[in-house]
Amino acid sequence: MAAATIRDVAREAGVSVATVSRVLNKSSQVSEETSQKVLSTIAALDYSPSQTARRLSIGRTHTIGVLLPFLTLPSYVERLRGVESTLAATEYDLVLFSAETPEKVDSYFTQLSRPDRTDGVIAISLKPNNYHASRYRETNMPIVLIDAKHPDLTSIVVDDSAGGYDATRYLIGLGHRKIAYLSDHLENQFGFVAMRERFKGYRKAIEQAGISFNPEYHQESELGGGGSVRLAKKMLSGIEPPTAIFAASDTHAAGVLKAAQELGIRIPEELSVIGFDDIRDSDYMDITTIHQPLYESGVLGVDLLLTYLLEGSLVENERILPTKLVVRGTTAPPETRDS
Amino acid sequence: MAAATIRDVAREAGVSVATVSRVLNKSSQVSEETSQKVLSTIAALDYSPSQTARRLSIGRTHTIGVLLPFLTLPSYVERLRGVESTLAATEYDLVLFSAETPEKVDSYFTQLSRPDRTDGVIAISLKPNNYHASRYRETNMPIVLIDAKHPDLTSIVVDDSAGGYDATRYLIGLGHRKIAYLSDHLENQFGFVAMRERFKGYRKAIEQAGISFNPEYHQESELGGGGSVRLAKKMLSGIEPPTAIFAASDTHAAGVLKAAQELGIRIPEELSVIGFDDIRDSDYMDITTIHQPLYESGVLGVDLLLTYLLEGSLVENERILPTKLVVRGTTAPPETRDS
DNA sequence: CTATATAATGTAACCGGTTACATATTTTTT
DNA sequence: AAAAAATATGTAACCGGTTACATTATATAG
Repeated sequence: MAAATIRDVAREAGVSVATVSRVLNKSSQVSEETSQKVLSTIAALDYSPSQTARRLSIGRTHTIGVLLPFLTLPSYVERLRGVESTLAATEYDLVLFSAETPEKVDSYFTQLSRPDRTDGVIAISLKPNNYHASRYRETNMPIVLIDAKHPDLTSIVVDDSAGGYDATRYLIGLGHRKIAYLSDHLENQFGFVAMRERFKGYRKAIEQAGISFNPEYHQESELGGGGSVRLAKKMLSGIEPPTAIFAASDTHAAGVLKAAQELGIRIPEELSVIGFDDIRDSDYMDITTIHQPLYESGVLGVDLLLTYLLEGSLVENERILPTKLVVRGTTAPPETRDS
Repeated sequence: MAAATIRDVAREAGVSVATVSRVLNKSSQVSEETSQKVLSTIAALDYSPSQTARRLSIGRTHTIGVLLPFLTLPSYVERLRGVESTLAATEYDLVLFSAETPEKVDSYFTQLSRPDRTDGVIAISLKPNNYHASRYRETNMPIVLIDAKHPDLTSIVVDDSAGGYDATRYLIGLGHRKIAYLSDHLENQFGFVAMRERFKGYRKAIEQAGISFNPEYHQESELGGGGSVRLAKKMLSGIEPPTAIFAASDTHAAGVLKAAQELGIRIPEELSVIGFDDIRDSDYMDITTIHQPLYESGVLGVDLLLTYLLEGSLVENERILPTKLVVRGTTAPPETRDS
């Protein structure tokens, strides 16, 4: 049988559709008696209101679009988890848009700026261009960027440069001088800037310590964990291998550990490794890293968006979340030659 | 300004709303001339049709609900990726429901059986009970289970028992006799059965080889990677440590490798490790494992669902996908005492 | 050249909710 | 006890699309 509609319920309960609707929305005054009658009819007919009709009528979609890169990196997933769990507690549905190519990113950013699909947008690790930003302003579509920023849009970021600086300072503090930086390609078609910022922090720290930058100590591998093993091996087999490697993500750090193991290099005695992100695996892999609040950034993003949706005004423009050094087992002072 | 509606376009273009709608849906015959006129008006007004209104009118939501456990395991994410990328090529939106607790699972299964939210459901690694199954039948809501099965619903699974058997057979073939099995808790509140099935395969293989089951060689840790390190350490520090460990997932296998490293046990010389799943990380971690088509299971799930949506009839009831042994660097014959 | 099929377009009902406004009923005020 | 206020409920328009059916214009057949 076809699903019951509000009119079926009204007829069956002997009231008007308006009354049923009022009961449904627990709005204004409906007598206890009528309310009970309606409720029991609803149960009897196994009626559930059409979300679609409701949305059309209300004028809102009750949907939040979440836009992110292809789910390959643990850090994206962790942010998504924060977004999801926060949204789950609300009446909003989470519609997922994953963009594998820059063209897709562009297309999704444009599509989601229209009010016909979503009430608001969360973009993770993806940077809108100026055209997009102006569209969101024009159409009045609220959007919050996580791990990306644009001067005209609400953004949640961490200070990657400071994080990179801290990581490097820590290695220097342990006594390291030969410190390498291993990352993704700093220039990429998605406009990811985190790893470039971390690199800036790295350079600032070594230069402050009077260490001159050695291009041999900076290598870029393709995105993901695979290439970093190869790269690290190459780096560690050089004439003058580094005594410490700052990997721009924990995934890269894991690749470095793997490379070290294959080469029989002991960690942390012969090589210190520090990562970035503090993804779940880092804990049991015992990787020293720079923690950033991944899950929390998702929670905060949704909070800001919902506040806007509720109050119609954006509270803040840019929120910088703190990073924190987490010391685990992959870092130690360098071995002295004559030990 | 408020967004333009189809009536604005009609008025502006000097045609009826029906004609605009026809142009929009490239349906039936509209003269080339009119079509152009409408199209240019649409562009001029930056009009885009309300999905909500369209859905109400059409009677379908153009939405697929995807229900899965909390996104903590790489294997869930990988399946979701398959689902997402397949759905992205269609007109369907993906609405994500992530269930952290058994109560949530129950609630979502029930909610999604109603036609007011979605046109179809994909459930990943979550088992509906008989009540749910009968609801889906009654409401005629199509659902495809991935990595879970129910006799009355379309299911996509792998033969976990066979996979476990193959993994164990392989270790036996290498000459191992002291083979341990490390997994999550075999009984759990979500009703996950994969690891129990793999255990069955394990037992069958060792018993066939005339090896009696040693309870010391079977340990269960809490879900996720953390506990497996501790467990593996305990196991490897016993009186008569195993020469090979079959870890019920690659994440567990990584934990075992970590434990071995901390104990100074060489892999694969002193200990063979085989995992299950063949997640992305396994490749660069060089873990021997049983491959199962994770991404592909997501693709197939959506394909089956869409076929049903299109043709109204379900083609098959249960599809068993193959597993395959992938030999990498963590397995080798056991060292002979006197070598 | 009329009859008939075909193409192009318009009119209006419909999808299933919400809600402003009107109306009927009950309670409170004076 | 009549007037005013508050409460409970109903009527019908509206949200913005789609589409069956009607109508008009044009092409084809006999």
